[in-house]
Amino acid sequence: MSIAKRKEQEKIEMHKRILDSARKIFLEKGYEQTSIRNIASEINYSPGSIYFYFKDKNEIFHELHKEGFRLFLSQMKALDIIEDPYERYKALGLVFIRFAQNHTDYYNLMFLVSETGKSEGEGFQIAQDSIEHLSGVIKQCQDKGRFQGLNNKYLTLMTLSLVHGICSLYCKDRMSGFFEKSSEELMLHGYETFIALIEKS
Amino acid sequence: MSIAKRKEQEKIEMHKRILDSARKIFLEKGYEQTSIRNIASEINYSPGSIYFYFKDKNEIFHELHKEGFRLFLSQMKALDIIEDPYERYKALGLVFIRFAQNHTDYYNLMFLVSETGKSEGEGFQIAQDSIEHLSGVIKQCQDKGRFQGLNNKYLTLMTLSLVHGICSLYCKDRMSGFFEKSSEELMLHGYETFIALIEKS
DNA sequence: TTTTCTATTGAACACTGTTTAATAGATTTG
DNA sequence: CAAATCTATTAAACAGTGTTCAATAGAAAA
Repeated sequence: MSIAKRKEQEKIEMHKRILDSARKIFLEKGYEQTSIRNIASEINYSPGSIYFYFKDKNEIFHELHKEGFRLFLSQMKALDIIEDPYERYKALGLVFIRFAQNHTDYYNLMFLVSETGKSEGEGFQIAQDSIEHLSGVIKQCQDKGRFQGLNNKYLTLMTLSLVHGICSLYCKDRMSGFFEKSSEELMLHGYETFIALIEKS
Repeated sequence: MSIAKRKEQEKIEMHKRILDSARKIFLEKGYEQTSIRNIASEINYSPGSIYFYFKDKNEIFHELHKEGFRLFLSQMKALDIIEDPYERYKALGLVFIRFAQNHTDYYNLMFLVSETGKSEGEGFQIAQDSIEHLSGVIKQCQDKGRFQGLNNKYLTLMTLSLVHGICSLYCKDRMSGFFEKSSEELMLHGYETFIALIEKS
């Protein structure tokens, strides 16, 4: 029994070793520039063996994809201590922006890389959770009288689009050239302009 | 003399033939799934010869990238007939959205594919032109009393972010799963929610 | 006619993701 | 203990990729 357990432990450890190596290279070089051979050689391993632990390159990617969302969701949930839902709503956008700044590579992996696997339920459930969390906060705002006359879903979509748009431009470095200020400042100013707008609603 | 001119004409034609083939495959399959060999075989040509006309794969991509922006800009400029700048502003967002719907592949190529070449002036001048066009329209709105107290640049950035966010979610198919309506409808509803918000400003 | 130039080719190089037969080592079974 | 089985690993192979380059055929210029 304990022999089998040790075996299993070793297997879990190898799984983790591969994932650690993959995370390092994926986040550093992005999806296309990461090769199975690179992941393997980083841990003095043979490329073929990786397929003993993962179905293919995409499965490794998806593991990290989920990892990123777990990290992201935890930062969203950390705002639950804020009592006022509208304050929480505003803070959520900032969490989004800060996440894109501090974990640009994760953000790319999570939102901007197109993998071959489409939006299949399994892997994207956690992404949907994030959206539903945002939707819930907006609902709480509406219950308290905010955003009257605006459809909850569309408002959710709009908020998400705005923040994601800001972060996309940032992550693809499409911001710095067009305005003089630093990209980080611009993100905040763009978001504040949005908040100033929604404030009057 | 006329011999040299004929030669040059043939060279231009070959250049165009390659680009036509590349456009077809790039827009159909995206950047990574398009190979030089595919582009060549489509026109019964040898892969190596492509490098006589283009420096590398990225140069072909950039040619199409610029092509997309020219098409995009022309659709923006078509709105110049609209007298009222605020009406023009609202229509600009719709042009963006419609462009993403009708030319999803161009949109991906132009805004979502990360090429190795960064934001070097040359290729991105035309992208900047689009932003400055938007900024100009917003300025005209402000001159007529709209958007008072809001910084022109930040408002430009925010508008761009919102519309680009909507289009990004659409192009990456991150929309359909989370809400029940069709993605095309959602884009419009999201944008209309934004307009309803800005209307009060 | 010979030389020079121009456009083209196929082969080669160093990569890529993935599959698979062979294998060595440990574990289980007879 | 020996034989059979299972488990994890490997190197080699396959089909694909972007790119380079020596060789070459054909036209133009000398």
